Amino acid sequence: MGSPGCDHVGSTVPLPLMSFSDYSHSGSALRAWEEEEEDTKPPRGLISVPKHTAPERSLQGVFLPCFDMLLTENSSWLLKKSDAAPPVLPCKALEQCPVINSQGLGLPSGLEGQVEERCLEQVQSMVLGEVLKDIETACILLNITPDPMEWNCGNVQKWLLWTEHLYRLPQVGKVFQELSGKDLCSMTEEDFRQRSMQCGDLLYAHLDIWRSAACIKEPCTPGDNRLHSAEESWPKADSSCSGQPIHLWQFLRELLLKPHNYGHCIRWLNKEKGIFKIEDSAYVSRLWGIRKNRPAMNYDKLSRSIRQYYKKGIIRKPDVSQRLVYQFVHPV
DNA sequence: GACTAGGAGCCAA
DNA sequence: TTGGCTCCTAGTC
Repeated sequence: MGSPGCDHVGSTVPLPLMSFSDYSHSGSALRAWEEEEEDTKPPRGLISVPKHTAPERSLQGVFLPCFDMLLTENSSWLLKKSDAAPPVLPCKALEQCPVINSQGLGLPSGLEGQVEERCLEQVQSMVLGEVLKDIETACILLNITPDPMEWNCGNVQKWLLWTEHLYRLPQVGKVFQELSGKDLCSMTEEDFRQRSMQCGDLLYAHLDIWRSAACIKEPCTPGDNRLHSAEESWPKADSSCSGQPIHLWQFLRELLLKPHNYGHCIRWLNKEKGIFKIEDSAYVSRLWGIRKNRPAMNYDKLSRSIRQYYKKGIIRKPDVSQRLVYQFVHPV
């Protein structure tokens, strides 16, 4: 956050496309999670909108049509949305949009229209990519598959817990107890509301995003090429989404293989030799704690587990020992 | 204070 | 049995 275009005053409304995205890329989802008690200020990653737009409008009414529009070739959604509510876009997308940044350039109207159209296409593609990346991140953290239809009851509870924290909702896990992903997907919006008056519609909408994303992964109509960029950004299947228990060394390697998302907390010093450095020990251990459902995980414990790998010949300290630096014995 | 190293007990799969 | 969590002490930076 912090870009000039994203300064807003008023109440904070968590808008899913925005919040999910910003959370994962700034690496602040967990920080926001842990800072939950602290804030009187808007949490990082959540865009604030002027007060008058928030209470009257159901959240689902705001972002679901936006997401649906992303799946069509109609790029006018952004303009339509701007009439009714602030556009739900990552700040990054706004900053990079030539049209939005070209105010006052005085382009001829025809050319302006073309540029605008191209810009909107770019924004659509970027937003969609961000949404898919966010889902990928959530999958890694929660160790669930991206397709809600495949979730068991435990997965559903994890997803609910994550969503509660993300949007600061009251605890709703109990009212959705013993429901599988299939059950959840078969429920109507009204069913959601009946179970939770307060946030049923938001949960329904959020689930809808995940379902739509899963649909994108497996395009419904053959030859439909409008979502190529989204498919390209979809992660390859790995242990993070297979439902299999994961080993710590695998988890670390997964983080290392996604420098875009986790480079700020763990990175290669020498990839060929398998030497890596944990830049943010607290953050990495918290990620591991979430992954293993161990809220009390800390670096003390994580490093103890790493040291167990010394004997097994999986990880060791490099020849020149440095703090927070380890080496895979068998580099990738 | 944060990190490193390793012993030991416990638990779940 | 194995992998990992937890608690512990001791030493180093």
